[in-house]
Amino acid sequence: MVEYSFLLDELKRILKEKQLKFTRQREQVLKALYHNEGHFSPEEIHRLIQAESPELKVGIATVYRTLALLEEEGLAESISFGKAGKRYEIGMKKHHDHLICTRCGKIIEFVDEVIEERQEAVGERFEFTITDHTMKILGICKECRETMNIQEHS
Amino acid sequence: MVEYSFLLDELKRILKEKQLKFTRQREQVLKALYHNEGHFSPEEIHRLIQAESPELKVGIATVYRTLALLEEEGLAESISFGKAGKRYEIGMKKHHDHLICTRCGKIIEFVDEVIEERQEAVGERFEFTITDHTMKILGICKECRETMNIQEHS
DNA sequence: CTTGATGCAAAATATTTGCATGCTC
DNA sequence: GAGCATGCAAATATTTTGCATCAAG
Repeated sequence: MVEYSFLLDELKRILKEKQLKFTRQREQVLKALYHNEGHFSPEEIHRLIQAESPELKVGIATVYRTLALLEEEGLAESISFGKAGKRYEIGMKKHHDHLICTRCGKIIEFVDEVIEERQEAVGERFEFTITDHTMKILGICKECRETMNIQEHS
Repeated sequence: MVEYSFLLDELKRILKEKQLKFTRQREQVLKALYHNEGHFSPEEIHRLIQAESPELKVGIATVYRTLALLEEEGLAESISFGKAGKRYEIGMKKHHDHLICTRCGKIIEFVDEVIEERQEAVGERFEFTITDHTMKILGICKECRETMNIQEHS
């Protein structure tokens, strides 16, 4: 996993490059994504920031604006499925894909090298310049499967 | 590609099984998804139905309710990315994944057998009962790449 | 200081829900 | 006929935007 300080420097570098400003709010959004394992909705991130930095006022609009910025610059990534809506996580982790339990919402990250390689091939086949990809496998996780068995005995 | 009549029978079968009713509205949503190549937002589907069957009143709420039903039963699938929001397409096509051009929004469908196989392996590795999966490769399509070159000469 | 960023509230969207009425079965 | 489905409108939820003000560079 990347160091937080690296991401912070990246953010500063990007902002400088685009002549944008480094603000406490932008830093807080990045930090919230980094310091909390998981995949959050904009609203959850908003709440996280308020919990971590009660002294700092952060509007929900700023959270949206910042997430869009971070995603555009690759510092954050979004994933969405079913009713859960759009959720963000820190980008620039080691690349990975997701297993999502449709019952409890649990998200497991994984990487499969063979799949990674094949994607490149697909891009070439369609003369597509790949910038990113995501793969989601939906199903029922081990724990839920067990729970279901118990419940269905009744 | 599956026959429309097969999908229609499937829908009828499922509805009967769940003691739900087969209505013109439900049929229209399925038909709109089937007879229009593409990936539509609920609102677009609503418009398509109104265009195809002006005599039938269909509320947007019904479209949402029906799409949720179809998705739950596997007759429709949804995909979402970036600003485009949630889009639906007919399910039970031959399975495929998506290449999405982030510039023009074009969606290309593809299948790669190796990738398909590896997914099973991943499921087993995490003791996950796979019910579905989606893979999106984002990038710039051939046409956009060419257009960009031209424009950037200026 | 200059210019972009922010909070706030309002606006625009998107989605869901309650309920009287209409249609399947 | 009984009960689910529908349309409609209202209620929610989600995102975006305008603008006066604030703060980074």
